[in-house]
Amino acid sequence: MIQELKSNYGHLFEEALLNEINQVGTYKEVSEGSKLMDIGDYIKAMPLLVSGAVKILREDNDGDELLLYFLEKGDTCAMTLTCCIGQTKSEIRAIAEKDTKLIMIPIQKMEEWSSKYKSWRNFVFNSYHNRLNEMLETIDSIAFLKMDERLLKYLNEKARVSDNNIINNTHQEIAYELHTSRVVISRLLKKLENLGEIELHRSHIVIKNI
Amino acid sequence: MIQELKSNYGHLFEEALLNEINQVGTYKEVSEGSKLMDIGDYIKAMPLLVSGAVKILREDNDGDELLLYFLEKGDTCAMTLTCCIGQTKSEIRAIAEKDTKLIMIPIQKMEEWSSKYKSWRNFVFNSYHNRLNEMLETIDSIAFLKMDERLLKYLNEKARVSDNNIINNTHQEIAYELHTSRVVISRLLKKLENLGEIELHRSHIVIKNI
DNA sequence: TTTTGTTTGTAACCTATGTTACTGTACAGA
DNA sequence: TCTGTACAGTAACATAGGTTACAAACAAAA
Repeated sequence: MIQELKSNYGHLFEEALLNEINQVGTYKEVSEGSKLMDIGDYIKAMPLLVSGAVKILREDNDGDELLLYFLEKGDTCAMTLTCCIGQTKSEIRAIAEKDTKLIMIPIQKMEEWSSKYKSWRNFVFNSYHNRLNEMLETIDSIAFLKMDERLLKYLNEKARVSDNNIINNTHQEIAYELHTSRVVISRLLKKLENLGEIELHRSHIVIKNI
Repeated sequence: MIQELKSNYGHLFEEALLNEINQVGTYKEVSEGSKLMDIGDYIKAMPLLVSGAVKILREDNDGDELLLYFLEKGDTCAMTLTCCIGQTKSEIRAIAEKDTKLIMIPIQKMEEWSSKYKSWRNFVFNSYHNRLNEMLETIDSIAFLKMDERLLKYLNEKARVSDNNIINNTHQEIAYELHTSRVVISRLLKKLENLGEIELHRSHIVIKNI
């Protein structure tokens, strides 16, 4: 583990902290689509992402979903941090967007390291910072953008995260994450195809001009 | 200042920290409607709210606004915290919702106190926690609720913050904060009045059943 | 090959919300 | 008292997006 740890967090954390993480952290590999956490779960550990990507979703009372943002290499889940303090339940759902490697840290260490290591403190603050900004981005999208703009942004985001220009999702899946209906997505995708922005295929979409 | 400080933050901070705050903090009173911070501003100090309320707004490229949430007694601005670390510009606008008293802390103290005082650390973490949750609430509202539900929620929130059941706003002002148009708000307000939920007057609204 | 379920395309329709335009009325200042 | 402006009510219309329904294309299984 120490190898992957160093290459991803070596520039952030001092030697002593890296060693502590190596001792108490547990290495974990999850495959695409597996659920890392659900709404209402109690949190026992916080994840440090080593590779891959995780999507964070919100759900309303009717079970309708909405994609909030992605976690990527070097990220941690600010919602988890938040829950560690208050010992509250998770407000969000986390699902591996692709095969993902992570290191799980027992939450008891949070507080201890916060006083002991300045680098840890900064990391935590930075994570909050990043998450707040991503939430703002999300709010901007749903409040200020029309569905076609949101869709295009979503596709580009997906492409960026998965590191290629092919989106392996059905229209139905996209509709869930944007909290709209399949017909609407099909309609707008077709429009984007006619504009030459994308190519539609069964169960996958190719993004052009990237 | 020490008096107001103790009564609001005495249960959170230890004696030594309270004294430091008292020494380096500057007391400030602002009246309703005054702008505390705008988008693009550089942040030089972080505010601790002693009394009153501050509304936090987001703006899109066309200058259209959206209310994010309110800060109240005992709150601080997580966006400010966020900016302190990155030395970045403000992403939001802050306007006094009513006459407000606050203590301004120079941002240099942030880092120093974070390592020195556990209570300060917890306060900062807690602020992030609260703000993230409020952002989630905001996202829920704009993503999952219809405009009439959002409006009712907004009115109740306003009433709660201003501590009485009269909203002193024009339809136009409400429309700005919910990012819609005056006509839509007038229409929905009239509907709410017919349902017996509110009473409409010129430049103010009375909330019943509270 | 046939069958079955999944995915997509599309039409037709509905509703919430946004837009424009015009009215009357309350209020403030001249 | 008169007048201009801000505020609110409302109608008429435009549009984005949500809904229902159905057919065609495709893929996997039998």
